[in-house]
Amino acid sequence: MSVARPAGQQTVRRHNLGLVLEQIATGRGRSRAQLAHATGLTRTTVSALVDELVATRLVSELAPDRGSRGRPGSPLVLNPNGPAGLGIEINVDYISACVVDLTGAVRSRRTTITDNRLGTPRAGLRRALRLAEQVRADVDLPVAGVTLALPGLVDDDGVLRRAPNLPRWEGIDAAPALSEALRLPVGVDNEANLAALAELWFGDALPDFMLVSGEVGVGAGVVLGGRLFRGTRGLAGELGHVVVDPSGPRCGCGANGCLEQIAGQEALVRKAELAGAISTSTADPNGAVAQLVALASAGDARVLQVLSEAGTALGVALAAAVNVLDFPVIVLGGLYAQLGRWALESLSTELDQRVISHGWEPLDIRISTLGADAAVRGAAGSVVQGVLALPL
Amino acid sequence: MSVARPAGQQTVRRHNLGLVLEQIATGRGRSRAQLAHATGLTRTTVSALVDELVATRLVSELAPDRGSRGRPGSPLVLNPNGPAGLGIEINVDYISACVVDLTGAVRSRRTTITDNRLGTPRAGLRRALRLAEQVRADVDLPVAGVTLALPGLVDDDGVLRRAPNLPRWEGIDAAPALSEALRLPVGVDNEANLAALAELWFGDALPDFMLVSGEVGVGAGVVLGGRLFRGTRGLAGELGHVVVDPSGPRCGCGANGCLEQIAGQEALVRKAELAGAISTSTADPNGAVAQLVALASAGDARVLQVLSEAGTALGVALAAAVNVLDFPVIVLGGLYAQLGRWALESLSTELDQRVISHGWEPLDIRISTLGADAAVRGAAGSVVQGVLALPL
DNA sequence: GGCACTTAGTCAAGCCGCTAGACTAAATAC
DNA sequence: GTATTTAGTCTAGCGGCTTGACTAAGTGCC
Repeated sequence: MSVARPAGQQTVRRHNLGLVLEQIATGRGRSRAQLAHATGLTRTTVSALVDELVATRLVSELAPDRGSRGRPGSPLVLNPNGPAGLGIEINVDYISACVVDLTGAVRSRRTTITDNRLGTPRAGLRRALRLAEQVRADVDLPVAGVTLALPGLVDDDGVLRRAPNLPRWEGIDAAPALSEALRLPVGVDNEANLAALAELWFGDALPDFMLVSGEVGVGAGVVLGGRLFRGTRGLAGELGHVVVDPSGPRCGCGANGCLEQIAGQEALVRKAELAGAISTSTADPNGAVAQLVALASAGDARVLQVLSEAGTALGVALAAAVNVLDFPVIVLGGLYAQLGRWALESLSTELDQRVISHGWEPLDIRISTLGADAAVRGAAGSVVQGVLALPL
Repeated sequence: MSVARPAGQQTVRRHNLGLVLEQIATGRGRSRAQLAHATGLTRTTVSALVDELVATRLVSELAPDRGSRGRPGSPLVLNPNGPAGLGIEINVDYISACVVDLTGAVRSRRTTITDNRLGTPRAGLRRALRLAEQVRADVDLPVAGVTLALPGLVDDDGVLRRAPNLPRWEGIDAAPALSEALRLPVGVDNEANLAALAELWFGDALPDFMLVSGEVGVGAGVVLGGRLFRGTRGLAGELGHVVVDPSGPRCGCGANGCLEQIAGQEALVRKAELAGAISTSTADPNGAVAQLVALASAGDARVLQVLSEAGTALGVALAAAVNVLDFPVIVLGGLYAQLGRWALESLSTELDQRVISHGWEPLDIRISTLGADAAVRGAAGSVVQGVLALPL
């Protein structure tokens, strides 16, 4: 149980401050009077709260909005020059960083291609730090904090506990070094979780969904009620190791028939090779994925077969997730944002068959509209959301 | 998004009232001063809040507690004669009802053996109603409300949407009739959910676990952070239809290889028959389960083999659930409370292999200490908890 | 152009719930 | 019996919200 916390007037103030700020953030350019109506507070109170938000530079007031009857209200918007968030993503074969302002706009973004499997984590972190300093210098904004996205399981303390595709990084606690160098608070989170948040904040803005992020591994981020679902210890969403076929191939995690071994990037490429559709795997993996996209677009039957089988496997794993968690929307991201359209049919066939609520509760499958930078944007966005959630 | 709700002084009052009440409920017999210390409120405030709770008959004050230095405090306890909860459970082959008082004590409990597959839902409800009226008459307590436990998927509106083992009941909205007859508010929920809550309130009081309730079907109730996890539409926890073996036997839900078909009650009995361990299934199913328990206790190799296989299947499904939801404890209930001890070894072997966080986050498997009446007690308890949560 | 009307935002009084600190009550310790 | 200790209450004061009146700044119509 969480420790008992008494409520006082400050609690009320904080709550209402958050309420008003949320309304300003969602509906753009509303006046004090409109905010009062939307929140149920009085105009007097809203005015006082807004004054406070303006004083802390979170909100700015635009010129009055002529055209309607009566005295025009002054539109209130999130201050685009207020505290911003810095996001860093260290992935298997690239590093990116970006700055997102309070309104959610990306103000700067840089990427470096580099194979992080090769160098030491120390070297990788130095590179990431340089990139972060560059994007920070690109903009003239106060940066409130940093979030780092990593491709693996991150525990509550920010330590990367498991990263099958970046094994040298396991056990790394990256936050302290970054925090000291940048002189900012640093958070760390799983790449799929942050991509899911990006989907929530910058994508379709649905409150309940699972984002399936296919990369070399298969991860998932779950958003329920507009909040990231982390589970008891922050390890929720490990879809990649749900069993699809107990007699399937052995996985790095020690078990057999994990989804990742059947529908992960390497499995797809390998199967396409075996089917003779693409050439040997000595080519870089991104090239192989591009080849798959091209061939599928051209209607190559062998590739389509591979993708259809991947859809079936995804369906088995996702059906288990839907039955256990109960969410109404699946968003395909990462690798599957590119390849998912050819797996959709077998995926939804499988889901229809295996999801127990099928028939009276619709299950929607979408393809992510965000590009490959979902995770960095989510990382930077999570800093901004943190500022908005605690408007001290 | 939930609709914007402004906070005012009333909000604070409600919160603190709940805080004090929770402290009174958990630590028995604490004085106002002790409550003030525990909650962080002042003694003045606690006194005012307690006065209100006493006035609404939720709390009563005992005689002062001599023996220590200084003026003795008056212990405050939940009023055993305050508003009580009435629970009803309609299951496949029995109906029970019970009354639980504010302190959580069962004040009356009755069960009728009856096969609800045979009669109409109308007749079943009448029977349940009679039983409810009897337990209500047994006690001299004001009853605040009723919760009905049903063996199937119940949606947010209280309608039983799917009940594979009580097919005639599908689509039934039982609350209105009961509510009118008893002149009380009536809630409806899934039997496994309520059993999980019973485990939380009357069992080991862990804040995070999944209760696996094996009956004819296999259900699960998930408690996270001391609260029932329901998912977006209240359908979370359908463990019985997680796929264990895609090439396994066909299930009533339309898919193949669902857990229920491999480790549910009927599957276990059938397998034991095939192995020649028990006699023909024309005997009543409860008898068959009792036979299994007896044979397993006696060390019958065939039955032990069946149970070991069930443990493996459970392990596959539970590993998926743990990977996706991330909870640290599994409680085996229902059928598995009786038979689980012989499935534990294969179950935990399978979990160790398939749970991705295995190795640094322990996973605890327990056997429920509550009997078969977990669901009714949870149902009655949920009424009581509702009263305690909203002490208006 | 002027007046009525409408809507936005502010000001002053009051209420409610909490806190602080003094005060009363009721026990033990010596 | 007095000192000490702890429980519970009483009174004043403060912060935050509400109410209703007031000022500000537009449009609409003559």
